[in-house]
Amino acid sequence: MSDLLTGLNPPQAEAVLHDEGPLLVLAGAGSGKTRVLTHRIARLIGERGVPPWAILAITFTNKAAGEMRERIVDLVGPVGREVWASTFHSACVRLLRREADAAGLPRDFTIYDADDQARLMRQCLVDEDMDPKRFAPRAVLGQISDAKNRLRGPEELAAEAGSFSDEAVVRLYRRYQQRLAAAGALDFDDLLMVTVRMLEADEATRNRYQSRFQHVMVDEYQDTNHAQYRLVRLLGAPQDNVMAVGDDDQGIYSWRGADVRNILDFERDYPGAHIVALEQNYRSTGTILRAANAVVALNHDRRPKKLWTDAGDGEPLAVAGFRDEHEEARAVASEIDRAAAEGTRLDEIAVFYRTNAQSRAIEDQLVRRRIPYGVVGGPRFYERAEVRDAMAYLRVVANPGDVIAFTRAMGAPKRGVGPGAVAKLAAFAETHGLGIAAAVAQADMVDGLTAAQRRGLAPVGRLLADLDQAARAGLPFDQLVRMAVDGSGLRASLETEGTLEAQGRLENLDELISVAGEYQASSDDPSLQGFLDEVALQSDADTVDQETGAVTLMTVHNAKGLEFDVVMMTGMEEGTFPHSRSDTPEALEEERRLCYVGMTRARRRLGLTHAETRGFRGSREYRLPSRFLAEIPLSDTRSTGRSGARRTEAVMPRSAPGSRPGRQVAAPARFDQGDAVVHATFGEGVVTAVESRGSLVRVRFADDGTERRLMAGAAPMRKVETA
DNA sequence: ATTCAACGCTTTTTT
DNA sequence: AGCGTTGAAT
Repeated sequence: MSDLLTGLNPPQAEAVLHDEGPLLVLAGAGSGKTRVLTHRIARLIGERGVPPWAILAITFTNKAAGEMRERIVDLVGPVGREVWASTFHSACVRLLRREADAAGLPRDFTIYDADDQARLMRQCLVDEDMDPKRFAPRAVLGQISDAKNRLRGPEELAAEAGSFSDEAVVRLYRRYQQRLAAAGALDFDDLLMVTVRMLEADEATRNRYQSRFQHVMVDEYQDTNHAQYRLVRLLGAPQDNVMAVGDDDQGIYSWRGADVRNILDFERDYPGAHIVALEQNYRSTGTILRAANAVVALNHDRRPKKLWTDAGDGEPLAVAGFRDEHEEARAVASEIDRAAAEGTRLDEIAVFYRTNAQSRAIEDQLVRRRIPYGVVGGPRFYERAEVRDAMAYLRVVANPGDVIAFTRAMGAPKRGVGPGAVAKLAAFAETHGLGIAAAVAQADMVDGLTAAQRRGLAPVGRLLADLDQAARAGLPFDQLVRMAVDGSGLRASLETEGTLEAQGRLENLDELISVAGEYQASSDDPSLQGFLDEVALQSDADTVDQETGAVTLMTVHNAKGLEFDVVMMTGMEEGTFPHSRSDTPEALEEERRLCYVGMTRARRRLGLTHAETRGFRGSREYRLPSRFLAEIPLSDTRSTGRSGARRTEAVMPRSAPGSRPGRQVAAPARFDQGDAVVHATFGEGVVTAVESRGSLVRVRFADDGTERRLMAGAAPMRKVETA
């Protein structure tokens, strides 16, 4: 009991001791919020008699949920397992599977991920006879996602629609929902929206869950979107025992609908809310903290706060500039060797970058130096084509209506059955009231198929039937996956290929079989549906394993919630970080928060690197040091290599809060199409195009005939003749 | 009708 | 650089 409070500072204890009513915990980076969360839950269970299953604790990743559950079990014993600790999405799936009837869903509904969504949307564009050039599937899906995050269905969106293209999106939205429903599928955003709608519409179900969940707790509250906010309100009512934990300085997901206002307006939404601020940092050195604070303090849309530590200053931040990303990567590798030689474990070292593509140069060097590393993100295991191909067979078995999975399965391996043949099968299924999988078994009856296609389809029909039977008979999942891999001919076709790449794919398929076996062994209640759900809701962050003995590479976004002794932030350049697409004041503030998140992951040592040129989409671009480097107090840094903070300041004036990115600062020389130019490295050339309002120019060089994109303001290039 | 080869464009971040 | 779409070959 009192041991639940040992070692806690006064505000932490205050939060842990809070019993009933809304509670907002403003938890600065490294201030021990997870401890507060778990200890409070333990206290509610152990001392206040709250049943564990009456507590809903929402975390940002499945992994965080699992860790929280473990810590609660450590504190209160095995009953702690009964706490509903999960992500928003997992909690919604759990609810929806249980209440499928109330939600108006088929019990075996499928979850569509980004790839499935894009394929489905492409079909919708065809339906609506629209040009995928003009309406990029991803862009349309983005708008639909925004709408869903705001709980707007097609009709509500129609009411908001103004322009012609808005109306097009509404039509596509409507069609998209129809196709989803026909496939018995929900996309990620539906999981939230449908849950909210069900709870709002069905009083009995709502009452049941409201009385069940006596306490609702949400971590990373600054990153909740409107649908999530509604869900918390609904489940928290009427007692409003809602605990929100978060930090407005760490809101980095506004692009996916997160609204920092949720945390800023908590007191308004929950009158009488008790507020606790955790401002003592237990993680980083004074220098790291001071530097991170200095950067984020330039934002004006934030709650003022004063994070502090009683740890010493530690070492200065290392800021270093390099010629290009390869030299940068070499330095990063050397730095890792140095830290390791000093006794730092490799799994206490992390390298961050803004975009996934940047990992490549670093990986190359680490491989060369034989430094073990792991990459979080990038091409995910479950998103690899061959893995999706194999999974498609299981998905069809779980939900015969899933057209997307069906189309995929038909095309992999190649058996001469493409979209045309699938459409015929679908039409046949439709007119005969069959599932599309059943239609395959009767491919002989389908008009318009070639003899080769009939021959190809017959075994697939048998395979699907066999898989279905095996699944019903309770065959273990690894066997099931093996059946799909072998029976479909996926394995055979890769073996025939015989290339190194095919070899890798085969390994991935074997890996999938063993993952399925692990699921079988570790799940309380294994089911095909459960396996598919887990695969769909798996995130990159869930795969972070900090005890691997390897260096970790990841994007700054993925670093949220983690900490390392040594952190290196690479690519600290204008256009890279802050990213060139973040060109509004709001977006820039988010970049700054992202920078803050990255910096505050470091416990002892923080290095920041930048390169003067960076290979980008095939060509080479010039990069100025990031403004964020100039925002760090000079006295806290030690600069080496080309440039560093000192030079940054010379090039760029300190930016005021909310100022625009530095592209204006450098007053780009004006180039027009047709101008003849001379470049220090590439020689003479002609401007072929001007982009981005004049800050980028394309130049075709006479020496090697190549065309390069250059930053007008930064490239060592002058005009020799006006067009 | 499917598959293969070249062309052109680009998502930054992800549950 | 890689992907997906487009146009030509099977």
